[in-house]
Amino acid sequence: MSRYEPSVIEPKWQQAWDDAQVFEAKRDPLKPKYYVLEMFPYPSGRIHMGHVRNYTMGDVVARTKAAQGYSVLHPMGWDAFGMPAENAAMERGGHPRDWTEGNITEMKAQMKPLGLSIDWSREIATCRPEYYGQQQAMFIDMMEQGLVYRKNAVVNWDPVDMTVLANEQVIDGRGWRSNALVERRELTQWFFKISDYSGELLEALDGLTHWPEKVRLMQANWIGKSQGLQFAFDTVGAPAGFDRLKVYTTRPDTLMGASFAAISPDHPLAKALESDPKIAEFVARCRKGGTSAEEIETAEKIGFDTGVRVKHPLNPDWELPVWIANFILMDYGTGAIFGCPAHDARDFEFATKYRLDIKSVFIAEGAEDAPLTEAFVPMKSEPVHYVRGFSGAAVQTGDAAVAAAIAHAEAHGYGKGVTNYRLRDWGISRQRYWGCPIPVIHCESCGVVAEKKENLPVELPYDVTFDIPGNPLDRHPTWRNCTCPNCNAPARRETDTMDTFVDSSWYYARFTAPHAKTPTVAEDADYWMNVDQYIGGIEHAILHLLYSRFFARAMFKTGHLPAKAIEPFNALFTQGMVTHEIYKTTDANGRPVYHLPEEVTFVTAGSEKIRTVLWKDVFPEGRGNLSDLEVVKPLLDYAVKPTNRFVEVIPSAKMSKSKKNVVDPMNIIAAFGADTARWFVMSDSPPERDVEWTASGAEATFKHLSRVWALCSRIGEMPADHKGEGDDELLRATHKAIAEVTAGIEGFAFNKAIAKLYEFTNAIARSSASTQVLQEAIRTLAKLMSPMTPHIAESIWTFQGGEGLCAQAPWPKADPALLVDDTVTLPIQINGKRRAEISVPKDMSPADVEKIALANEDVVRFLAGQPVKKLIVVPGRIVNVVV
RNA sequence: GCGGGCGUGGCGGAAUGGUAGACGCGGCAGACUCAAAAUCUGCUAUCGCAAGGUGUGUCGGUUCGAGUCCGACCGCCCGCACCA
Repeated sequence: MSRYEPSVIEPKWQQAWDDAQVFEAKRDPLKPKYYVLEMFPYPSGRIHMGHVRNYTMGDVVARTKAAQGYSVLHPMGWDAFGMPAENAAMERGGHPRDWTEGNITEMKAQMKPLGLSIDWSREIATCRPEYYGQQQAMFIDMMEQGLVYRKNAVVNWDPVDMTVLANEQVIDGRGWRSNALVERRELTQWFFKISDYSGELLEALDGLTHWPEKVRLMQANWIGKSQGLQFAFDTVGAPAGFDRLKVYTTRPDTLMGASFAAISPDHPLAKALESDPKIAEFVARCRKGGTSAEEIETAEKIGFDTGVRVKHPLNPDWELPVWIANFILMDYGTGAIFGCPAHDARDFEFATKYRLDIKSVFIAEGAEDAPLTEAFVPMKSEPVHYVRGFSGAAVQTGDAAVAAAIAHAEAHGYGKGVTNYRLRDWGISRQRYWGCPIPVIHCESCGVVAEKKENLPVELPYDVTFDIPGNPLDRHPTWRNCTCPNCNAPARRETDTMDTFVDSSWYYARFTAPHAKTPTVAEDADYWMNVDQYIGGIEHAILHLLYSRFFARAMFKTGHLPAKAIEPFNALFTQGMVTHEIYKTTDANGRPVYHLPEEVTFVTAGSEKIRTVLWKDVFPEGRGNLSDLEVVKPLLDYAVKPTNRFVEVIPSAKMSKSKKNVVDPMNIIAAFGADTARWFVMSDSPPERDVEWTASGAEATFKHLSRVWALCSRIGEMPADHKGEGDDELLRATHKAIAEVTAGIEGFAFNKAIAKLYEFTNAIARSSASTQVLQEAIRTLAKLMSPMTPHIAESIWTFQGGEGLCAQAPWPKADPALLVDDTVTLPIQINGKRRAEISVPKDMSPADVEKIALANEDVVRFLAGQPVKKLIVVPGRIVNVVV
C-alpha cells in the first residue's frame, strides 16, 4: 500500500458504490426496514459544516443499519421554495427557478464528495411541479375533509413591498427589506385547522418516547392547554346585538374580586363602538404597536372606558365597567376577560393606572386582608384562605377552588368548564411568487371552488418579473384567468402561495414513492413508514415538527398515509452546531475587525498555558513559540504598538460570514479528504452538543487516519504464516471493540465510539500477534470505522482480503465469551477510600474474595489491628472494608 | 414572569451509585536527524522529596461508598412569553 491519499481513494470508492448501486433502497419483504432521514436542506448554494455533521450522523446510522441486515432508506431532497430565491431575483435579476436549480446542482456537487450513502434516485425538490402538484392534490382533499378554511386575519402588512410579513421579518415595527412602518391589516387568509388536533397533538407527545424530552416539553408549552370557565356577562348600554359578553378565565375562583371587564381592540364590540371617534382613535393607537417580543414586554398597558357596563353573574346589582385594553388578545379565549387586579399581575398594573378597585379574594393563611402593593399570585397547589370565596371551603388550594367554582357555575347555569389551547390555526397564505400555488379558483357565481384534480399541477408561470414590489402572480397578464370547475364561466385563480412549511410537512412521506402520480403509494408507505430515525437541528423543535405531526394526521384522514404513520417520526435526534473561535482586533476608531483563521498565528508559551494569537505577518510561517518571541521581539514591539497586532480570541461561536469564523467543508475535503471531515465532526463532542471546529483537531484526525493506513501496510507486509505473541489478548480486544463501538453508535454516542476506535487502533499497533489474528483485527477495525470513514475503510478492507465491498459486508458480532476477562482487578476501599488492589479470578466467591482482601498487606497495614465492622463485596467491582 | 438544561484538568470531553479524569487536543522530555519538518517512545489533575493529603460550582443530607441520588444556594445557557 502506498501513501494515504484521500484525493485518490475517495472518488474511486464513491464510483464503486455508484456502479454497484449499493445505496438504492429496495422494498425487501425478507428484511426488516430502516428509514433514516436528516432534515433536508434549503438550497442556498453552499454546504456548511453543520450540513456535514448532520448528514454524517445520518450516514453513520444508515451504514450501520445496512450492515446489520436492514433494508435501508436514506434519501435526500431540497426544501427549495422560499424568499431567498425571490430576493436574489430582485437584487441580482434572473429568475428564482434558475437560481434555485443552479444552487441545487452546486450543492449536490458539494455533497457527493462526502461519500454519503444516499439513494439519489429518490431525490426530490419541493419547487418542482412533480412535487408541489401532489401537494395541491392533498390540499384539495383536505378542503373536502374540512381541514382548510378561509377567514379574515390580522397580519403584518408592508405597504411598500405590498406583502404580508412574518413576525420575524418585522424589525422595530418596520419591514426588514423596505424599512417601511408595518401596518396591522385584516386580510382574507387560508388556514389549516391544526387546532382541531390540539388535544391529540398534546396527548400523543407522551408516546414519543424516543424524542428528546426538551422537544416534547417545548411542543406541550406551545400547544398550551389550560382549563377554565367560560361565561357571559349581561351587558348594559351596549350596541344592538351585544346583549351578552363572553369571557374566559382560568381563575373563576376569583370572580368576587372582579373590578372591570376588558375586551381586545380587535373584538367585535370594539368595532361596533368605533362610531365614537375617540374609541376609533384609541383602537387605531393600539394597532400601531409593534409585535416583537421586546416591544410587547415594554409596551405600556393602555385602556379606554367604553361606558358600556356588565352585570356581575353572581350579583345582578353589581355593575362593572367595560374597557378596551391593548393587552387583550383577540385570538385567545373569547378576546374578552374579567379583570381581577388582586390576583393577576397585568390586571393589577392596569387597575393601579386607571384607579380601579383592588379587592383580595383570598389571602395567605394567617395573613390580614390588607391592601396589596402587588398582585398576590401563589401556586394553585398552595392552600389559601378565601375571604371572598363563593364555593367550597374557606381554606382550600387554588386548584380545588377553581374546580368548585366551575361546578358552582355549571350548577347555577351561568357558565361552563372549557379547555382552551394556545395553539392557533396555521395561516398558510403568502403573497409571494416562489411557493406552491393554492389550487383554488374564485368564481363570481360559485364562490371559492377547488381546482379539478385533472388540471393539476397548477404550475407557476415562468414569465414573471420582480422589478416592482408585490406578488408577480397578481399582475401576470394571463395566469389568473381560468374557467370555473363548477360552471365553466370565466373565473380567476387564487394568487396566494403556501407557506414553505407546508412543503416540508410531508416530504418524508413523499420519499417512500418520490416519483409517483399520487402523493403517496399505499404499499410503499406501508413498507417504509415511519421514519425510524430523524435527525436535525433543535431550531425546528416546534414549528416544523408540529406541522409535520399535524400533516401526517391530515394525510391519514385523506387516505394518503396508513394509521400507523400519524406520528411519522419514531425517534428524533437534535444535533448541536459546529462552532469556531472568532479572532478580533479593533481598528483606529474602536470598531471591531474580524480575521480569518488563516490570517492569525498561534503562539504558545509552553507549560505556562498561555496562548496568544497574532496577526500572521509576525510569524509568517504559521506557528511560533514564546522563545521565538525573544528573537522577534524588536519586530513584535514594532508590530504590536502601532497596529494592535494582538488578536482577541472570542471562544466558540456559531459560524458566521460576518465574523469570519466559517470553515468551508470543500477546503477541508481538498486538504484532508472527506473521511477526516466526517471523523472530526463526530469525534470531539457528544452529538447533541455543539462541537468546535479546530484546525489542530482536523490535522490530528488526518494524522490518525494516516497512522491507521500505515498500520494496515505494516500488517500487509508480514509473512502470512508468522506466529506471534498475544493472540488471545488481541482477539479479546477485537471483540471488546466490536461490543463497545456498536453500543456507542446505537446509543448516539459517536464520540465514545470513536474513542474506542482509537483504543482499539492503539491495541493493534502495540500487538505482536500472529499475522492471521492481526489481519482479522484490522479488517474488523475497518468495518467498525466504515460508518464514519467509509473510504479508508474500503481500502483497508480490500487490501486485507475482505470479501466484496466493505459497504456491503455484514456488521461484526461480538462473542460474549470473549468480552469478560478471566481475572479481574478489584480495588479495596477502607471506609470508602481506595487503599489497595487485588487480582482475582472473575467468578471467585465473595467469601474467598473477602479472605484475600483481608490478607492483603496494604489492607493489614491500614487496618492496624482495628476490628472490621462490615465488609461489602460487589462481585467483579469493588471491596469496601468498614472499620 | 413561566418552562427546561448545564457546571468535571490548560481545552473538547469519559465515568449501569463502586479505582474520577477513558479517548483526543495542547504541553513537556527523549529517540531519529548535520539541522528542521515528519515520525516514534514516555510523562502530563493538584500539593508534597516522600509517605501521604486534596480534588467534579457552593453548603448540607441519604449511603458501606456520591461527579452521579435528595434539598438549598451561586453561575451560565436555551425555549416561550401581556395566553386571562
